[in-house]
Amino acid sequence: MDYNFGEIEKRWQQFWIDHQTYKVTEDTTKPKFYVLDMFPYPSGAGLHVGHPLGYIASDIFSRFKRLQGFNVLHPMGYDAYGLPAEQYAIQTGQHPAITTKNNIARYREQLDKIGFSYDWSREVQTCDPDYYKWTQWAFIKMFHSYYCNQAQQARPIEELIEVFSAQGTKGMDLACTEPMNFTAEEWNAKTEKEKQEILMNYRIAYLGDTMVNWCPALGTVLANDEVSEGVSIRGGYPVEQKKMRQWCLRVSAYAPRLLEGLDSVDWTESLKETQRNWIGRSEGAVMHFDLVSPETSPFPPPAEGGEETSPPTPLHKRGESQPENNKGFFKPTTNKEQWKLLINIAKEYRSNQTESEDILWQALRAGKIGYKIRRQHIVDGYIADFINLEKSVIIEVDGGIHLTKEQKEKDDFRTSVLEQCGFSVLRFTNQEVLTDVQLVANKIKNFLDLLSSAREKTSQSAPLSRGEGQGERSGFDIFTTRADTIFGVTFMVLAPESELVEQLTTDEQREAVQVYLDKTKKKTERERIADKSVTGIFSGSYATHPFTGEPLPIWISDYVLAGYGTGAIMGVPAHDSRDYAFAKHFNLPIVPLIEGCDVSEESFDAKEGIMINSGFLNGMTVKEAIPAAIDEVEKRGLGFRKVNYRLRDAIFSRQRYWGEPFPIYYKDGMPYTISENDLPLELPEVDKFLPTETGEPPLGRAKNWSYLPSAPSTRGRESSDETLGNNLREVKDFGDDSSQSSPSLVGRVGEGYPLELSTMPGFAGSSAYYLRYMDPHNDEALVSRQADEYWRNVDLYIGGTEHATGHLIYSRFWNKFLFDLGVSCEEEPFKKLVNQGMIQGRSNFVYRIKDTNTFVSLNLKDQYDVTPIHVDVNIVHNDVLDIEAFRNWNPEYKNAEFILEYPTPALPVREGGNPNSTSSKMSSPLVEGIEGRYICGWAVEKMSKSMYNVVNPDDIVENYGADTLRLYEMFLGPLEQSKPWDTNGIDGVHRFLKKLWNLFYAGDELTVSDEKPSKEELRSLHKLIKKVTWDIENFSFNTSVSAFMICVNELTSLKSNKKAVLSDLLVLLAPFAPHIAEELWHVIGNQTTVCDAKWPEHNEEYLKEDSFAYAISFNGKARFVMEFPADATTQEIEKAALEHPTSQKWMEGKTPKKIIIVPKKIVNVVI
RNA sequence: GCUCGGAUGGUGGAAUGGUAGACACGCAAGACUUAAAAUCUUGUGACCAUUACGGUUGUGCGGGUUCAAGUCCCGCUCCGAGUACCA
Repeated sequence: MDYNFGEIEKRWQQFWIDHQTYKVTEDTTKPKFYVLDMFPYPSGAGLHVGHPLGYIASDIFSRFKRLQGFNVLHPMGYDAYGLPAEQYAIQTGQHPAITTKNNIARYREQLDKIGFSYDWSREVQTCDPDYYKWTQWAFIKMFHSYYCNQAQQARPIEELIEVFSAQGTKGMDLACTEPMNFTAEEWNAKTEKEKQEILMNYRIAYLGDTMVNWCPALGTVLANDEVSEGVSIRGGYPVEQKKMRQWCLRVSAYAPRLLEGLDSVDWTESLKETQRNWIGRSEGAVMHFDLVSPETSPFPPPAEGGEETSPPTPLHKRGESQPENNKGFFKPTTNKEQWKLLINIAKEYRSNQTESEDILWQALRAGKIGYKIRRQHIVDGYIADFINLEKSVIIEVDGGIHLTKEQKEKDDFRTSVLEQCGFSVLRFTNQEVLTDVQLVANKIKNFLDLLSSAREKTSQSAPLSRGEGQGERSGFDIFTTRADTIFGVTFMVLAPESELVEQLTTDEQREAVQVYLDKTKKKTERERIADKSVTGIFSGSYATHPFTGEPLPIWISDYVLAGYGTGAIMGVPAHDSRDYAFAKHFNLPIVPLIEGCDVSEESFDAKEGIMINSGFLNGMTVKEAIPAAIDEVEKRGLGFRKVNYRLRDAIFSRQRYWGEPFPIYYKDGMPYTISENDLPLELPEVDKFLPTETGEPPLGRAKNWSYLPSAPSTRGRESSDETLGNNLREVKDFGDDSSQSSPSLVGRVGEGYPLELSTMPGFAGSSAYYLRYMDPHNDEALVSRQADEYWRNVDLYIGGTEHATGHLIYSRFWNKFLFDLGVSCEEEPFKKLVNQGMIQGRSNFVYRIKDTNTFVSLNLKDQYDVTPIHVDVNIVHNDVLDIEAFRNWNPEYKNAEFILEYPTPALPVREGGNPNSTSSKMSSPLVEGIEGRYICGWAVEKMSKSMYNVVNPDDIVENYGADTLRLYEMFLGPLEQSKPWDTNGIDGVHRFLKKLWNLFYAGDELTVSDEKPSKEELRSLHKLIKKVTWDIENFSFNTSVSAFMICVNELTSLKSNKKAVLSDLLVLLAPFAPHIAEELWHVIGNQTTVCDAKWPEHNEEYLKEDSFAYAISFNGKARFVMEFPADATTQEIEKAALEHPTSQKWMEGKTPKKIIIVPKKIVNVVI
């Protein structure tokens, strides 16, 4: 009987369906194993031969584990929401649901032909309401959660409301959009709407005004991982930056856990590294820089007249004359000379304090009274003794000379000036301070407290950087990882989008700054990346160097990003290449800080060397100086240590139709979640899949897209026990905090408040699908406790690297959130992850002679002026063109002529010539009886329709069978490696299967015998068992296919037909080629399916060889081979080897210096 | 620029520091055929020699460690992937 793969495969596929061979249930008597493929987006093009690569690998692994006695979960489904179906809908009007359904059917048909062991009863589709109900459910939970940085956990937002009403933000460390500080009283005084607005700052799913990637062509925003090099990944349309109010997920809160979790998973280093870079942890410091200019203080506007021409000279209390016009000079000062003077005086004072000043400073410094106090601070030409900038309070201590009447008048005048500037002035005498400094400190504190409560009531609380009382109204914070370079700061730079730009731009510069801002805004992201030229504009303001007091010009430039750190940096041109380029361009000073470094041509960025020009850091190494500098910064209250993450929150809304609707409605402009009982909120029908005339997303076209919550009852708790099945884990209560919900009553869609018009992005549905497979039909929970605790997490996940920074981050985030909720029992969803390589296309070319319809074969083409043309790889076999098929392929080539080439014995046809090859002397005389051939050129390119290099798995299955396809995909090379698909080699594996078949059949006769296998047969088999077992566990499928070939070749030459051997061989082969294995398994008399056979174990006894062939080498070069019995001693081997006549030849009569004998390896004679 | 991979025959690729090129494809020669296909046998890194033998060389380049290096170490070159003003 011949190997009729078509008939066999069809028959067994039907048998598996009929017998539910691949259906799996939670069986606690067996260990579980969860093997998952990244589910596909069903595109209209169908599967090409590259898609099943990972599926075949995972199928082999699943079947292998099952044979080893595991209960294997191996499901499949579809990531069914997505842009292409919607784009198609816009063009054709066909509903995306229909497109998607058709594509899924096509995918399924293709997948079914390959013989996978999926449990299709567990299939999920992300666009199915029964599925996306749980996507919406998770979103509701995120909306009602906040993230506690201390607990490193998501928690119910109700808890936060309680905390706020009891103690305000005091003592809380919360993940948030903007830092806030308020007291319980302040919280309790707020209206419901204000409270909701504040809570939005903390929710894990929140509405935020963020810079988004806006893609005008697609009419939607995109996530960072959906954009590459300034264009959208889907479609390649330009993307611009725009500020919009969008739903976001607070992924950044999980950054530390996402980073740490990587240490516990078995992924490739490179993938973990990609995620580490994406999360981007960097340790550094936030540092505060005060402004030299008082422009940003809440000062009254400048008085009219005069002051322009007379820059203020410093006033100070030690008896110097005051300027005549000292009322209301509040205008920003850009006069460097003046500032230098002031700063020098301030410095001098600081190092030369009076006793009382010193005592008071000790009592006030470093936030001891809960407020940040500075000393010798310059205020509009005066030097204040102590100042709190946040509350605009100045504290003065009278020196000894203030006792005179004249001095008192001066002091009073000075006080009134300062008060006009918006400051409160507290004055203490030396005596008071010296007698009871604590009393004085308390008085100051009380005064500041009073001011706080008074001010907060009338104005919005000012954002603070961290903790209480450290915030500043004057100046700004920067983030740096190189605190050691603080003495090399020569300028400051703000991101153009920074809010500080508006505040810090002086009137003189306003126009120029505006021009610059407009210019940068117009640039698309792409242009900004492409354009490497240095641009920037001076803001007009100066910051004060926190150590030296030097004024530092504040610039604005787009090389600083608003989204990272604080959106402002300190410029250290000597040690940062970007700052260096900026400084060179604008002629700013460059101060080297490391001994011996040369900064005349480029900056010295390395973190090594000895510090110079750096005050207290001098002499330290950079590694010592970084912490030392931060210590000093903290000691002086100028800043604090901070770990920054690059990972940003995920923008979660899309202005598109084909996605999950948000379970959100709006009341008084504030979002509320719909009741969980009303899920799923189904995607409504629309007349067109385009934005509305008013620019709203397509859902704006839906009729009655509104929601009326059920009547309020007692404060509702969404996840109350009655909604939980009794087999469910008690999900931690992350209930609805709005008063609209009720567990017993059901809300109504179609009336009431407007629903959200955006839909969720592609990664929403794929973030928890692996959990749903565990319990896909449960309508009471995403996954039951039992199912989750049995299957736990994915043991093996196979998919492409392209999801490294998208799906694999979001999914881990989503799972960690569900873990915090108590829904998922494992913190990491994917224990082991293997990335299959890309299958590239291998294109073929024909060479058309210019302006003719004549084509010349590859090796003759250099004699002509030719144009290479892609030709369909399916009409080329082993690079030889099927000329008839080519003429029929395209009407244009119907009458094509060909110049063929003829192989010559002397010079065999070279193929694989890359199109640039110069070998051209291939023309050979026409030889009688030898056919000429048209040889095509080839190149490795992306597999795509336009290159005519797409190979369809259906065709392969048709011509060779699914088992051959499976084996050949594996045989192509290592799974993780990218490689081109070349159908040329497929005959080899097909031949192998035929040889295998012939071990069982001679003609139509079944020749299997029950005889005892020979030693050689057993050795061959057990070698294979050992090899294949190891190879599968190590994902080295290509070498196991080789091992099968070797074994079958050996058994063929041994003319083996022993059932004992062949039976085990079939079990080993079953994961790779399940159809033929199943067929022959039954042929030799088994009743049960081969899937439930037992994986054989190898027996070392059978592997023992009687003898070993030693390579005898001299000075490391192997010269000949000698066979020795396996138990030969080294002495015997040495003696025999040296006596061998060939050895004598190689030793040339010399005596060997040393003889190395490695048992079962080699003999090496050193001469 | 940074990070991570990789580089072995005409091709895909093997090789716990121990005979480089397993296993295949392709090609060549032969067998079987009226013929072709299929199948089978043999050969096949390069170079030199070929009258039996045999020899030289060889894993991107240059060094090093070792009795022994495709494999380990140092320095380069080239290719691929990811990322990109992340302070």
